[in-house]
Amino acid sequence: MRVTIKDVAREAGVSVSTVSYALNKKGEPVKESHKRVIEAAERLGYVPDATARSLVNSRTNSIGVVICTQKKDGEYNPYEVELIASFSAELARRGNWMCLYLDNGKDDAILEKLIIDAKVDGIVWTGGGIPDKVRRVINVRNLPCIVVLSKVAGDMEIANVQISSAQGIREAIGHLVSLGHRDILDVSSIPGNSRERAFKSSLEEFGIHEVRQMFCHFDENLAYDEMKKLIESEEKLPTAVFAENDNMAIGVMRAVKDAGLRVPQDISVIGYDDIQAARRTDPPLTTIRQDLEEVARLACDYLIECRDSKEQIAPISKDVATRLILRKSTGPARE
Amino acid sequence: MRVTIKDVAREAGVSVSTVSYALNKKGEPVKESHKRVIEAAERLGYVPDATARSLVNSRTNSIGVVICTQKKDGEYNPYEVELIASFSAELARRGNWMCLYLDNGKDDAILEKLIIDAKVDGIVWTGGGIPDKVRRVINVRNLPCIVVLSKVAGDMEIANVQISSAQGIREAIGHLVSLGHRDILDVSSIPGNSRERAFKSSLEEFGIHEVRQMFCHFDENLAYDEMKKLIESEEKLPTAVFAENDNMAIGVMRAVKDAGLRVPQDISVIGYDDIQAARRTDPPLTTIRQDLEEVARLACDYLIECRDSKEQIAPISKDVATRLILRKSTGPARE
DNA sequence: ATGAAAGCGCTAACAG
DNA sequence: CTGTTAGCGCTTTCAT
Repeated sequence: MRVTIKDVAREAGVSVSTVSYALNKKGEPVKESHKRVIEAAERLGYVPDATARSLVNSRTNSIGVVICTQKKDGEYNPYEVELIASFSAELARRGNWMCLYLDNGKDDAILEKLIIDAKVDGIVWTGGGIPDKVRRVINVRNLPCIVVLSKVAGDMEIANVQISSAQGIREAIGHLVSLGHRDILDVSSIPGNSRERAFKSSLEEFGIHEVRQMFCHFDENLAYDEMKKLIESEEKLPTAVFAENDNMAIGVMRAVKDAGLRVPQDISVIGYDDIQAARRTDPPLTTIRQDLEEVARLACDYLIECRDSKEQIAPISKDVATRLILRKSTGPARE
Repeated sequence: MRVTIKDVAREAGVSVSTVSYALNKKGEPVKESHKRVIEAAERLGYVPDATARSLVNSRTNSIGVVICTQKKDGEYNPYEVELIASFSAELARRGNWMCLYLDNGKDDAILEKLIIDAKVDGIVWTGGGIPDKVRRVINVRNLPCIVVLSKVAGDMEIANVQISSAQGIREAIGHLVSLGHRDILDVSSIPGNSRERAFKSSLEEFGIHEVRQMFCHFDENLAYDEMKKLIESEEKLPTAVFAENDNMAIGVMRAVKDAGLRVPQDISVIGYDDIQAARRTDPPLTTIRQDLEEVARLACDYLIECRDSKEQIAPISKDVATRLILRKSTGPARE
């Protein structure tokens, strides 16, 4: 049978409260009795029951992380594993377990049951909207909740941490401009998204008013095809390409190279996301990296403060900066 | 304040035990009082406290998953996210949370604390050895534990699920042989590993006694260099290459193409792992896929049976078959 | 079927 | 510093 605090108390010849006291106050065990307690616990192989502790403390030292995601072409989004790793490390560092659920959006019922059953001190939500039923449980429980990297519109009731793509894109364009580029093509996903808006306003800021764009729906092959078409059209080629994600940047580079042109001597290419493949392209891709460790840190800060503070903590809204990762796919503009 | 079972009892005008009874027995609420209970619970927004339940049931409906991993060149192993997704889905399907910890092997203390604090019904362990301190906690707690995809030697005290690479490799070689290949190069990681052994015994089985090998430490660039060297050496080239992982297969394909040769017309290439990039090579890579969903299913079956059964369940040891994924990088042997 | 009551293992307030 | 005791919220006998 399980060794409980009572067994330790008996073994050490003290009361349970003394055992609890001795084991929790990590102060020097000057007292002879404390030493006895610690020895007894050791001898018996006593391991405190986390559930009982949770019941009395009303905290579980674990945080739920829900990632709404869907395989595309049988693949997960490349940075999701990075996100998972960031949260795992950040939570573990603080002695918390990460309860992870990868939600494919197909079965809200499972998710709802999970959240209801959740013995978690807070929830991190990313990648999609929060279903109403879940939201209700969160409210009833007064469960701290934070949304990170949301693609959906902000929600003032719930804290969130965003990546400020605008700043990173501005930095990227600045990098290109400083290399002499004025004719920069935007390989965009769809019209009107935030990255596209940031691209346009960055150009304005640097005094460039002509905007060239292609829309490729985040699709590598489409970007390849469109870029190939552009090259074959014998239109004047841009000196640089900014792609709104790395996959499209990779497609563009492939098209450029297949046409016998060189990156970056003939055309500079810059991506966004810093996916794994970005390090392996030839030349390695200059790109914009989201600092997911920072996202995890801020989110955990908030959630843990909510848990530990006696007062109600107001929702926060923070931006995390991106970093420009300079590799070899960008260089001076050709003459 | 939190709504408890007492509040519901008061609201419904019954005792707490009746509430518990009515809410847990999902039988038809024929009884008028049961209906009252359910309505009262609904009205008050009652959500049972999972921790209190756990204390009584001594089960938490959550399973710890520890993945020992290390970034290589800043990247995670590509199939780890697949493994995580498989366990997440499998556990959620059964109403369990996955408590995930990505262990970088740098800090056993965190891990030990985590396991001690674990309110989990069982542990899945993968990718590395179990530290003694952790093992001790597992034993004391009598915590069900299963090792999956272990690279280390089996451990009879602990259940495990292995991928039977031998069968998959045999299938791959059979596929090549059926296409007329007799001269097959093994691009191996290091001498003496299980994949290499499987390769050799498969060749024997098909009556091929000559073994050609290169050792490339799972490294794509090394495989590229070695393959290039081989091609330039003007030795007779193999008609097919079996690489012990996809990364090396990709390096080999690159070398072949850079030399002006074609895959698969001049050389067939087959990989192992079915990483994401394998779908995107040109031509798409034929490879061996580990069925991680099956691994997750077996592991969860075992752990949950351990938890739910009153008797002690003996450790199991199971093999999971691999699948040969036929894409376009293999074809008939050249004349 | 229902209610009273005994815990599950632990912490913390209280009194000594 | 130590022991006694009252819960944390729930499930589960055991009577009724």
